[in-house]
Amino acid sequence: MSVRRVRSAQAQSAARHRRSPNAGKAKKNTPKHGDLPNGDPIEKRASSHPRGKKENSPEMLQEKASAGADEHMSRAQTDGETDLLPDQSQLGLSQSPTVSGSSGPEQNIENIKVVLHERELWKRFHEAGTEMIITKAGRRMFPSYKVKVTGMNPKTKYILLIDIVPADDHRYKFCDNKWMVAGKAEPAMPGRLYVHPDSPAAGAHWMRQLISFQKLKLTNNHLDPFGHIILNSMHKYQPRLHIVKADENNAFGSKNTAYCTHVFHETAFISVTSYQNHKITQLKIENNPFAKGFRGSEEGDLRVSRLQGKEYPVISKSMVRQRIISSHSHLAGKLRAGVFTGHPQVLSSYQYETGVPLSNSESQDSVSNSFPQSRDPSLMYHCFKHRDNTRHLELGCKRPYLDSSSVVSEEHYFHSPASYESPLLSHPYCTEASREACMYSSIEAESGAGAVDADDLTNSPSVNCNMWATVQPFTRYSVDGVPYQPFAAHFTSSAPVTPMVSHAASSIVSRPQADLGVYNSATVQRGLPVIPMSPSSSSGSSAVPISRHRLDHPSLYNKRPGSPLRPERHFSAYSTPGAISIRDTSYQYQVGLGSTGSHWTDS
DNA sequence: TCCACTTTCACGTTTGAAGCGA
DNA sequence: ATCGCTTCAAACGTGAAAGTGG
Repeated sequence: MSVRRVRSAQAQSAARHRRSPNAGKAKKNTPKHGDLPNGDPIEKRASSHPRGKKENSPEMLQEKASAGADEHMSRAQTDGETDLLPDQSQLGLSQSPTVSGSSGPEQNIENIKVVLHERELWKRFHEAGTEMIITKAGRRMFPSYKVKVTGMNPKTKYILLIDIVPADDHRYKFCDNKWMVAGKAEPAMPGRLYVHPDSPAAGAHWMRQLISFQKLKLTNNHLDPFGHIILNSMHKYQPRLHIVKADENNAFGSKNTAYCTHVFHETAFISVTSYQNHKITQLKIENNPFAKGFRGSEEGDLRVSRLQGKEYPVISKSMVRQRIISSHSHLAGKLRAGVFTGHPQVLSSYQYETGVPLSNSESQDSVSNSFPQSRDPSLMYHCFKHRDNTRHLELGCKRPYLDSSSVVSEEHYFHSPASYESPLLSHPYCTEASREACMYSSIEAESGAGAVDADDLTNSPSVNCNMWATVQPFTRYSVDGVPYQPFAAHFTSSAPVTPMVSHAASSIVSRPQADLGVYNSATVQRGLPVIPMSPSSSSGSSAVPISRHRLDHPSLYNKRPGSPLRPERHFSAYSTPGAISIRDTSYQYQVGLGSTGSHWTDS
């Protein structure tokens, strides 16, 4: 299987070249767009296209207006939601725990609010059971992940990144027009981070307009050299947005490195190599400009259904639309039965907040509802504060991931062991304009490969990439019997240690504020018990609406002489077996260390 | 060997950035 | 400097074929 994948990857790569004879010609010296029609201004700007959209171009203005409209729309549709759903959460808006009422330049990371753009669209997909295509070459997400951020300190630099973690430890199959658990998940792919190309940038920059991660690509190529986020097909994932303060005085290696995590559960999806759910296909076609060519007649819809060989009534596009509008339709009910809606279950990944994974049996019946809809707050929020003066034990991070070998790190790439817990940061920088995605991944967590003590971590000054909350549910990958070579590459040889800061899975600490749905983390989190290093438990972090953690890990990213925030350029190479040594696979998650008033000084 | 399921790949269409000239 | 046209890479889903595993 693995061999086949490798061969396929190569074949595809070759095919791609065949199909794009001019791909290599130096026609453009800037990264080829690839932007979606509704591309993100910030990301586009990052591409530095001479003729790119201007800040105030119609597209930009529309984008901005759209963002505002979205917010309004959401706000207007908050009625009828469950009590558990804070109004604001329904807006797709989250707020960092408020520790102080400070504002302006003294704003804390806890005050940062994030609004998911096109949340209504996301919800439509979510209701149908979002599927994301993954290919060897990498496929963008649609809807694309875009957010509007407010509450940042205009002058403070932040790094925005996304990671995608397994929502649970199940493998799924689409059967009888619905997703069912098909077994245990395959070993998680090397966790990678997609760092926004603009990172680091001042808060004013981020708040100026929509922040788009549309160039993020998903792949099923375990050996992907492009830094795309690697996923397993037929598995469920949850994207998470991390905002990290990037001031030099607040570098990962320094005291009080703070970051917060925002999770919008409606962005969860099941990765597939071809669409399974006809409804999702239609939604994609209807909403993705690049798929306009498939927007056709009813016949087209019929064809789609027939081709997909699904055993359900053929439903035309218009019918689908109608169903979306009317939930009383019989067919609609049928459709929904197969998609993650209306199920009492909020289990799956979301249940991990308690550290208790869903049992297969449980999920078996409720898989179709694995995308909680009404009971979960629309967003899960985490806010962490890192301190290097604390111990791992204090954090509950039993085992930091270490890179004990001289692994070459690839620029922009960072990979985390199993990425169950977010591999967070290292050098969130993307200096290479040609590279669309800034991916970071932590070293492969070879739980059995070796071990490094926490002390080792702290004693290793040359940490190049620090990962936070990286739990490795599955310890290894293998290719034809050969231990999987993690995408290690992402570490410099000079950075033997890759500390992982446990991303604490915390409990929901507070109710959203009325009408704003703002999560207030002022209420303190209770520490969660140590979460075992299992796929299921690892996903617990995203289950916590709000939490603030103090990470005792020295650094989230390296501070380098001369350029504290700039990592060295590393080009990846697969690490040699055992390059990464993790002594213990069990990681503790710190939950609510009672770090109140965790401020970070703005420089 | 068969079968079901998954993945791959070539294809046509659409979009938008890049390049160039007016 | 701006505008408009052309070119072409990237993105999309489709549909058939190939691959994989039980």
